[in-house]
Amino acid sequence: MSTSQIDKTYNWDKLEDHWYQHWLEKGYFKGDPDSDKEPYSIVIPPPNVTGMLTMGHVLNNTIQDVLIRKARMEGKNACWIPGTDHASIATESKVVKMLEKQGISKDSLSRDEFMTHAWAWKEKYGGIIINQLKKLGCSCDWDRERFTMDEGYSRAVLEAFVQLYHKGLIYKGHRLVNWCPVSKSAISDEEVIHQDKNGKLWHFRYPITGTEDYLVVATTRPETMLGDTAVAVHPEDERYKNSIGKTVTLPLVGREIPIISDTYVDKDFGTGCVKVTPAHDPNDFAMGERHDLEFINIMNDDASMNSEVPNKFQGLSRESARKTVEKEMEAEGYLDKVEDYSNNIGFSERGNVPIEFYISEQWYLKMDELAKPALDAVNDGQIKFHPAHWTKTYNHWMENIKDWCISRQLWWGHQIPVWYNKDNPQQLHVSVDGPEDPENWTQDEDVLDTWASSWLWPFAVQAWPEAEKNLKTFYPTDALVTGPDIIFFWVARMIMSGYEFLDDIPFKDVYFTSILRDETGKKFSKSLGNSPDPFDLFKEYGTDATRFGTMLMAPQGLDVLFSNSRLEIGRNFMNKLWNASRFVHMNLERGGAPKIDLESAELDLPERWILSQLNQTAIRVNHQLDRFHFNEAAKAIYEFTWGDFCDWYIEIAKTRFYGDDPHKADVSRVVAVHVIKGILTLLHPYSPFITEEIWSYFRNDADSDLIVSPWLNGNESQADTEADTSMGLLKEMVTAVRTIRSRMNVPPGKKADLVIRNVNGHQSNIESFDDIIKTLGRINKITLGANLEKPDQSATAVVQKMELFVPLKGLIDLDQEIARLSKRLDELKGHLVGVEKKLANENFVNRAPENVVAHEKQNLQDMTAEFDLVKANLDMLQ
RNA sequence: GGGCGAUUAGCUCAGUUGGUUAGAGCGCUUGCUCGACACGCAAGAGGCCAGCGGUUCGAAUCCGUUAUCGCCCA
Repeated sequence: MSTSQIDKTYNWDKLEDHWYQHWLEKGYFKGDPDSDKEPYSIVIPPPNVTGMLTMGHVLNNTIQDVLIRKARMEGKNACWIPGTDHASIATESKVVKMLEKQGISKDSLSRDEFMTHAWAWKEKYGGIIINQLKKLGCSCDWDRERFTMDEGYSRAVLEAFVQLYHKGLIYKGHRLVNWCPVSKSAISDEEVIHQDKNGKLWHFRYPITGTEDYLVVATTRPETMLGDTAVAVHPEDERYKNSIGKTVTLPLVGREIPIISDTYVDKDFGTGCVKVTPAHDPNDFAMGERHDLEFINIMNDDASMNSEVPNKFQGLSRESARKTVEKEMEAEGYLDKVEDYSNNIGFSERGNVPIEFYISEQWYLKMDELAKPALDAVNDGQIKFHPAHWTKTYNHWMENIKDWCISRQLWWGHQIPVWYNKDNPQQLHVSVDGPEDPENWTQDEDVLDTWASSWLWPFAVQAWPEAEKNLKTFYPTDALVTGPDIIFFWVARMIMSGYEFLDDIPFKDVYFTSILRDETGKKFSKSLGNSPDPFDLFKEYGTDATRFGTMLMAPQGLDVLFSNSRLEIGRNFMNKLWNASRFVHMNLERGGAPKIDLESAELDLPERWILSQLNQTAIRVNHQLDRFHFNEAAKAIYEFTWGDFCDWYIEIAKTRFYGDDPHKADVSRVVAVHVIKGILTLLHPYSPFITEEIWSYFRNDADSDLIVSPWLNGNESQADTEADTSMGLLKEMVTAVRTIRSRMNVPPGKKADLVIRNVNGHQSNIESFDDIIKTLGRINKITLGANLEKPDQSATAVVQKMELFVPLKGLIDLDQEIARLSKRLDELKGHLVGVEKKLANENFVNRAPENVVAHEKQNLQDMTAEFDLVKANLDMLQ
């Protein structure tokens, strides 16, 4: 126990770094593959290597830190594995931009040259978020930090591809993909963000070949008409029956294209007549296959017009092509009309531009077979989702799963381990290490989707596929903490990969965090600029307070409205804890807390009560953490610390410290220290720095650092209900007296007397704690008795059938007193009506459980008694 | 169009298998330099638990439906 005084205020700036350094030096964060202890492991959802810490990361990683710190204190072999992912598209586009600034275009570089630049970039900026996580206090096992493009990890990624390929689950297909014209790569369905946009609907006239007649087609994308290869109508549409089989001459292009019939066409939409562009629209693609149409790709990979369109359009961007088509069509009399139209447009998540549907050859992973065990694992409870309702979303996606396009036309990533024979490109070589005669082969140019590497994360962070010790000890992991926005991208796929490669679940519990929004309900995003910089918050409130405040406001719902002012709750709480600790510490003797064994000591009611409350708080905290209700566990600690310990016990302890019984004072000191240490223990996972700091003032020689000190479980059998009840009475009496004083405007310095009539069985209880009642209620003298007269000019309160009188000569405000008692009387009347009605109901009395009926009867008795007493006193006044 | 979720005090939210006199923080009102804390102390006001219907002895809690809002998927 430290003898130096605790500082007047908590100086987090210095102490946070100090303690983090200390923990690192002691090696507390390390998981031990050789340990006999029960393992508890978490893998971090790897942040983007180029990313910076956001409030989302604070929320997410604090939760993981809470879990791992608690496990560590429980004596488990705790291991939290950190790392980052390479974020193909995001990183590559950043590198491309940087090179452009230096006047270097990506096209002028070879693949190897580009990769050299990319790695240099990664080395320079890649570590930032890792250091930020340390500032947040994350107790990750940093020796195990992984990057998805590390050598070992890369081998795992390629190994997975090769295994799946040889199993026949990977195939190459010529298909329409979501194409991002900025990154010039295919992207998966999950990377397309749909947004409603106000656009136009253009109506074009397509002349029927050899006649004066024409059909009107409606389109939201005029420029794609250059790639039309048919016009379609519904087979049962009377208006067009005669046209089917004829052809139209495509304006501007001059191509003669068929009029086909297909039930896909909606008769009631537009004119009931649609243009068909099989190479640029998924529905048209399907029609193209059904009717054996021509597939004309009219775009380059940057969405500009290619050589398949007439000269004057070639090279135009899709936007200017649209304008030019509209102008030309109008000039030539083919523009029928233009309407306003709201439609849903897919945007590339990374490139933030509308995606193109684009024909290309890509690698696909068959998902049906992989999905089956993963679906079962969640539905039969082997993996639990928190909140549980996410299982529905998960099921829905898994049951409608589509094949996964895993190739990307990028360089930064894992190059696909497929080689084509130079003499015979049909001949493939697929392996991790490549062919033995590389000079005769060319490797596939594409890289794998980043998720096709991070879906292996829970085991690829170990040396998979070697079956080594770490993998055995720390797989499956215990919990995954992540955002619901990547439930498909990542969570579902990890479960699939776990079964596929290790025949086991990757984690037991998945906790989905809330989505953070600002006070107006907008999602935090970089582009909106509404996301606070966590480091500003750490500075302003302290990291502990930011963590605690964030946890306190993270509910079990979908969203959480965040605002800085709410972190004040956290800061105020840290301040409260600090000062309470300081107060107790300054009241200890020089040698620390007295040596009294709490187990065997005779304890008074307040001591028994606060220890009982601590025990119940520990039970509550554990219960809430077990079910991943982080906010409620935080609240339990907060309420106990502030409401029970500071507001009541410390105030009572003051009467001991300054009283004339040194033994009672010593017992109180020991109890106070014990409770503070309990609070610190329970709070440590949330607010690690301040708790370790305060702990250092109270620890015994036998104590270890708090971070590795034993966790508090609480014990149901230690509940002291008698103390809880008696103390409840004491508190009620004190509050009643305070209310009277406040209502009657009794000056705080002035002491009053208290007369209690009808003491029932509480006499000894009250007598032994009259000093406490006197101090807390600012009472001079207490008089007890069964048949006392109500003193003149006194205010009344009824507490558990006892009548409390506070004589207030000259101070009593009759109107005020009448109003007070009337209000209480009204309340009681309301409740009594309800209870009487219940008990008058025979069905209730006969069918409700006995204890419920008994409880209501007791209620009726108590409330009637109070009602009578309040009424009698009120009558006297009126 | 399909699915998921929300609706409780002025605001932000708790409320776990149906039974408490429905809670917290902030904000508000009143009074406080009372031997740690004004980032504080004490007291107080404020709620038909979105509407309707049902199940039940009993519903904020379960079911159906409507409305409003949000998210995901097509």
